Amino acid sequence: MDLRRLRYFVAVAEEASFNRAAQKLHMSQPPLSNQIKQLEKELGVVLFERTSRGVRVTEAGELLLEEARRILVQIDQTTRAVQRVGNGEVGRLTLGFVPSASDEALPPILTDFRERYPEVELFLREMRPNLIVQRLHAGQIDAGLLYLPLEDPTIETECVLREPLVLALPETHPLAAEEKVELRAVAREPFVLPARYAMMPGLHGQVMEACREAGFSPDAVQKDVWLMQTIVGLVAGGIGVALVPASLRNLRRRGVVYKFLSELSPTVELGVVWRKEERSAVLASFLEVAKHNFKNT
Amino acid sequence: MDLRRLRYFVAVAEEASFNRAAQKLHMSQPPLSNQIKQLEKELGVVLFERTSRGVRVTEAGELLLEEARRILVQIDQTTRAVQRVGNGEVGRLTLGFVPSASDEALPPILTDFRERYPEVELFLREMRPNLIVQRLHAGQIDAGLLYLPLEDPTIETECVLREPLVLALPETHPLAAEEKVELRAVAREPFVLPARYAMMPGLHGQVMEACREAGFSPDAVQKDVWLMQTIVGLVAGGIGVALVPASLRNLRRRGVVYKFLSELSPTVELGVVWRKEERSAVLASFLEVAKHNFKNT
DNA sequence: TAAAAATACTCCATAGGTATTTTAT
DNA sequence: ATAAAATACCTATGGAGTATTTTTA
Repeated sequence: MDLRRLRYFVAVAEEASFNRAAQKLHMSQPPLSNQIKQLEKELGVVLFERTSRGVRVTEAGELLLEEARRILVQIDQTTRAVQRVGNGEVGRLTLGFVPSASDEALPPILTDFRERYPEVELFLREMRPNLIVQRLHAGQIDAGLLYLPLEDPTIETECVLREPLVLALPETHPLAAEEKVELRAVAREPFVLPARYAMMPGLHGQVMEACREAGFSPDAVQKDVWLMQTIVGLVAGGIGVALVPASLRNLRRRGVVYKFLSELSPTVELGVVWRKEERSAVLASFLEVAKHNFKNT
Repeated sequence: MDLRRLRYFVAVAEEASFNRAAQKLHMSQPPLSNQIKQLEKELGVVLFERTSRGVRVTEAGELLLEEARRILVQIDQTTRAVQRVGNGEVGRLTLGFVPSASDEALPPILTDFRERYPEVELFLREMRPNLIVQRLHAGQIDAGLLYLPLEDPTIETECVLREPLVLALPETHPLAAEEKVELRAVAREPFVLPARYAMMPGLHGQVMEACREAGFSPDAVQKDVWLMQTIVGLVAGGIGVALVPASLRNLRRRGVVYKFLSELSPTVELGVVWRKEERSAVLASFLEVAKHNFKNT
């Protein structure tokens, strides 16, 4: 049984004429007659009564017409549905992200994605970076947003936001009035440091590296803090100073001022991460949108 | 979209391997790969993840697999159903018949038909011959059983039972003891005659013809009787004699004896009748069975 | 390196075209 | 006589085969 023949059959049945059906099908009449004849031969059933002024379906043809229509519609719908799934236009995607991602990186990505793929169900879950990696491996989330780099051979990463580190100072600090600050100026100050290792290796590493290049090693009054809000809160309380991503300024926390460094600013990168071997079309759609929203500030 | 490709796709998905699927499909691997590739191209969707030890369906492939199975099953069922309708194995058939048909002609036909076409719904309606013709024209019955001939260009007929006429005598009749009777012997007796014209032209005609050949014209004590039972009843009541189809002997009506004629017996024909242009497969099935049960007694 | 899929080519079956005949009103 | 379907024949697309290469675990 051939779909082409089924379509031809429906056309002939609907037009009640080989000639008209052939026109409608943009072909000539003889091959159409042939195809119908072969369909009848294959089924072992006469589908049309041929008269001198057209054609009429038999009882068996009546049944086939009904079923063929149903089948053709179903094939049409299936085609569309498969295409939409294949193009990542429908489905679901679960995304894990560190809280800071929602300051700057995530909003435009989500706006864009929801507009372009309105039929994808998005599940958003705020979580710690190490949990993102763990859940990614477990297949419980499809992608994550955290500070790069992430060294894992089974995980692929792509930067979506590169931003400079700025110095967070208590507003009571002597340097609070300056336009820019040289990092060396706070070499003796107590530092609030972000978590390292599996937690936020990227951020921690960049902070340490920046201090090292400025010629000192920071004196940690508090370390392994993983929430940026907490770091800023501690700075506001006068506990110490900190180097934080520039987007943190969006917090507008009272008691804290942010200063660009006068030297070349160290930068940190926030990126999307996903399983290397994952081939889901929805993920591909999301990654495309995410990459398209790369921002370098 | 091509059913062949759909079948190929299902095979590859189920075997999770082009090689094994090709074996199962009794073809070689390269054209199978080709067909799948073309299917993917046509849909614009990747259906398989190719690995070095086989193949795995993608999300879109998963959906297509489900739907393709459903579609293929539906096509299979449709094919069978259409074939059964086309072969007259399912459907309904309404049959009109004169009461005498149930004596001899109808029973074997019905037995046979019900055995060979158990899924055809049979509707049986006893009716007068003229009503059979009328209902046939009106499309209210599909076939009829009545005494031939029937002159009607739009109606086709086929004899299913040819039987001799026998002489019905009251058992008190002087000739009741004879083995056979010469028709001329009852030339002076009162006759009970069957209806003529549209009613039963065949039977009436044969009776008149037989008498004419025997050299007399029957004296009708009662005419236009259309039920054979009634004729026999009148004979039993001593009203007169009658020529009736031999199968009437099955009635075993008391008070009546049946005598074969010593001359060459006139015969009557009971036949199936149907609309000439009717092409229904169920009717064809019925006619085939009816013709196969032709009996010449 | 071994197993599986992809590529390159060749061949032929068949869908579709044109010209014509048949059929039924 | 006309209109529609059937038949005959031809061409060419594309499905399937064989041989071979590429890929990845």
